[in-house]
Parts: sequence; C-alpha cells; structure tokens
Amino acid sequence: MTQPEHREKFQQFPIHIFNSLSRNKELFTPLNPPRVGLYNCGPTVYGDPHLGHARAAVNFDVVFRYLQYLGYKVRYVRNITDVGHLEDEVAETGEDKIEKKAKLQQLEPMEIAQRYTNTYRHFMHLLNILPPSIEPTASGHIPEQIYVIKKIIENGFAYVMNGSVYFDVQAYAEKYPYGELSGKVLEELQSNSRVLEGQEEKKSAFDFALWKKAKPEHIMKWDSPWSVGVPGWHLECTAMSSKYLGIPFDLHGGGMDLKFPHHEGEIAQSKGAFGCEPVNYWMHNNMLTINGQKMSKSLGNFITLEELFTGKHALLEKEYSPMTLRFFMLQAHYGSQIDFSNEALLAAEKGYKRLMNTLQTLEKLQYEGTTSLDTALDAEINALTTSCYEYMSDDFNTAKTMASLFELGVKINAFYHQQLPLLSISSETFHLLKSTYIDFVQDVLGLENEESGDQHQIDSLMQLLIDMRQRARQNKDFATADKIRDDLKERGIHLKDEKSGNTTYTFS
RNA sequence: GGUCGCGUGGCCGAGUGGUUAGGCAGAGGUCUGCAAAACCUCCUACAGCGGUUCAAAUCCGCUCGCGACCUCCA
Repeated sequence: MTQPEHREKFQQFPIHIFNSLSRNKELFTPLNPPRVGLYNCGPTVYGDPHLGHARAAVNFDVVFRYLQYLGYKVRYVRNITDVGHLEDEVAETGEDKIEKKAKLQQLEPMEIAQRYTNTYRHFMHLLNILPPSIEPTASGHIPEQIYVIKKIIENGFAYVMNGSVYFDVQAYAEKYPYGELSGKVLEELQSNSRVLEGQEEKKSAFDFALWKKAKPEHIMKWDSPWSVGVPGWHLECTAMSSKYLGIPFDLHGGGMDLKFPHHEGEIAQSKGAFGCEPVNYWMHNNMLTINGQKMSKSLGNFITLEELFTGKHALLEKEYSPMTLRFFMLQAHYGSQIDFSNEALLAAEKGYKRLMNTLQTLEKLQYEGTTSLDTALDAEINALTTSCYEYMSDDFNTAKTMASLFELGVKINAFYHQQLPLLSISSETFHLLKSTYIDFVQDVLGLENEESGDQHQIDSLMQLLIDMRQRARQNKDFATADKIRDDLKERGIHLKDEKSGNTTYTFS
C-alpha cells in the first residue's frame, strides 16, 4: 500500500494528534520510523461487547489503518483483560469480576473469559476491525507483572502490607507530578475518596493495589513473592505495553473514562518502575450517550452489539448493521460525544448505502477516449482527493474526510450518469480519484459492502428478471414490467433503469 | 461538592476570528413510459445576555441547560 504518492501527500500533511496529556495538537513523530508502536486498552471479558467497545475499537482501528496506509510498520497491541478487575458490589471481598460470574454460572473462570473473548472477536470482525498484531492476556503475563512490581518496590514507590502490594502515591508525588493526565489534584482526591472496607491496609486512600492477596476461597490466583493472589487493576497494561512495545512507545489509546484512574496509574507505574513516561502520545475517544442520556445498565439503555445488529432492544425501532454503526461513528470526530437515536442511525444507514452505491458505480467507470479538459473541474477533484489526506492527518478527522468523499461521490455519480463528461478531467485525475476514493473508503475508513449470500447466483437470477421485464417494456406491457419491479421492491430489491438502457439493482 | 468538556439549521454532526462542511429529512427542477437512482437549485444555523474587535457561531465574562470523570467502565 505504500505508494510514492502517499509519501508525497504524507509529507505535505504530516500527522498531528491531539495529545490528551498535553491537551494540545502535536506533530506526530514516531520514535523509530517507519515503525510505530500502538497500544489500546481492550475489553474486560466478563460480558457481551457493547456500543462503547465498538467506538473505541473503531476509532483505533482507523488510526491503525491510516498509519499503515501511509506506509508505517505498525505493531498494534490490544490487550484482553481476563483477570484482576474488582466489581463494585463485591469490592470489599476482593472478588474478581470474572470469578464472580464463574461461580454464578458454574463454569471455570477461564471458560468465561474464553467465551467472551470469542464473542468480542466475533463482533469486532463484523465491524471490519482489523485484528491487532498482538492480543495479549493479563493472565498470560503474570511473571511480567510481578517483574514490574519488583521494580516499583525497589525504587521505593510501593509497600507490602499483609501480602498485598500497594503503590505509594504520596512517595511518588514527591518525585513526579501525579494526576497530570486526568487533571486530578492529590488533596482533592484525598477529600473525595470514597472509603471502602479493606482500605485500612493502605497508607492513603488513593494508593492503589499492585498485588492483592487472595482469600482462600478464590479460584483464580497466582503465586508471587508476596502472597498467592492477583495482580492489580492497572498493572497489566504497563507490563504488556513495555514488553511488546518498549518504553516509551509511540501511541496509547483508550476511552476517556480510562484516564483516571487506569491511565494515570499506568503513568505512575511506568515512571515508578522504569523512571520514564510510558508513551509519547495519549489518545482518548469520547463517550456515547443514548437519546441524550449516559449509557448505563441502571438506566436500562445499555445496548450490546448483538442487540443492535438484531434490533432486539426496547430502544431500537429496527436492527442496524455493523457497517451502519461504523459509518455512524466515523461521521463524528472521536473526541466528541456522540448521541445514539433511531433517527441518527437511520440517517447513517442511508448515508452508508449512498457511499457504497457510489463505490460500486466508480468501479464500473471506464475512462476511454481523449481528454477535453475542464480545468476548474479537474482542479476541484484534485483538491478534494488531497483534502482526504489533509483531514485524516489532522487528528484523524474522519468526519471531514467523509465530507470530501461525499463531494467526490457527487462527481463520480455525475460522470456515470453522463451529467458530467468523464473526459473533462485528465486521465491522471481520474485514476487519482478512483484510487483515493476506493482506498479511503475501504482501506482507511474500513467501510465495505455488506451484501450477503452468493452474489454471483443472485446476479444471474436478477439478470433473468431484468431481461423479462425489459422484454415486457419493449412490448409496452408496462403492467407486467411494473409488477416485476414492484414485487421486487416488496422484497427489498430496487430496480433502476439507467440512461444507458441498462437496469441495475440495489438492496434496501 | 471538585475537575474537565459541551450547547450549531427539522434531526445527526464537522468547523472555530472574515470564505459552501457533510449526511438524513423537506421543497422545486432535469432525466424517465411511470418510477427509482443520479444531478441541479432552495431551505443557510451556531443556547441567552453583555464585552473585546474593523469583523465573533468562533475570544472574554455572566446566566441557563446538558454531559463526562472523581468508583469497575470504551
């Protein structure tokens, strides 16, 4: 995919990323070009993947895709958290989320983790999200996590208490600033911290566990120098990102809700263990709301991907396809909140189909003959193709990029329907238009056609019906012709008679 | 309560000191046997009130409304 023209455009529009840490848009300079290390916080596999998972995954998939498109060699690490996160209502028992579910369902903890990992991967695949280069699990990296804890203890930023190890935030804060990413002030944290049982072990309420001693009844536990127990909440990402990407690495992503305490913890652990920032650029995608309300289980507006794709949810008027969801998300910038509603999804569905129809139209376009150049039009199309790079490089602005693609689509359709002469642009411009449009829609934004079934057989069946109707039309038997068209329409297939005399069809 | 952010046309959503975002919906037109699609044209907004400026939706202040984080969370 690394074509010379990409390099040229790339040089013209170097990538700028809004770095959550500095709160500024910064020129992206990888440490070891052309290699880029990308880390994204993946799911905790104790439940069905939902819309929030999709947003994070889609956004960083586009980052991954665009970097690769420009010729970077990207190692993309997205973890699977299969251990270690405490659940609210059982926090005082130190019980593990995954373990809790296992007991309820009488399954092995790893069986649960595996099942939801499979489900997650399945839905990511439906969303056309490229698999990461490495998908490490927390449970598979216990020694690495123990190693990080040892380093932190050695450096004096952690203490052992009754077989558990806690990060000493106060000691850390004397040497490094704490709370930079999330804008937290230590004193405020202190006064606002909720008092939980089992916290009397900690020196301060905001100290966090690096290792937690297990209760005898716990099933998921590992040996360590301190106790048989489980690793802390934020440790896996530090251990696995440093292992596979080095320290520091280039780019770390995740949902905004992870800024505190998760990513703040990662920064502290990394500096505490290795004395340096874990990563140069932090990217955070914003949250979703549903009909203007926060998506949460207690509000009953929590939508899983399966519910969205099947339409089986009280808030959904119908099902929406994976590509509709992907399109919908890409029409907004990752840094903005987006609001879900049936109207918004319906609009996205239509927009997506228009984009796909244009893509198919473009593939049918043939440039033949001699140019009779329309300089203004030629320049306009050139500028629009260039703007795709410009906008993507400007903090991955998929919304603006899509706007340019739609404007190019107007030209593509006009060429195809002979509303504009194709030969009014140069052959070079035509090929640039074609490659840019196809590449950005398919490779960069990852939007693809969703037709199902055996397309070849459907085509041949459809051709049969189209021929029959054509004959009826030639005989002015419009009743028959219209019946064929209307009956197909009832079945969700739309016929279009084109100027050229050809009839094409689309699915609704 | 603390911290941060947002309020854009009928809906969704970019943008952010002077110039068309885009999608969906709606109106008119071209094309068509009729449609559909496509194309053309129109609908041209920035919560309210003040202030800065030659110029503000964009900067500042206040008011109102909303959201996120502070606790597992994408």
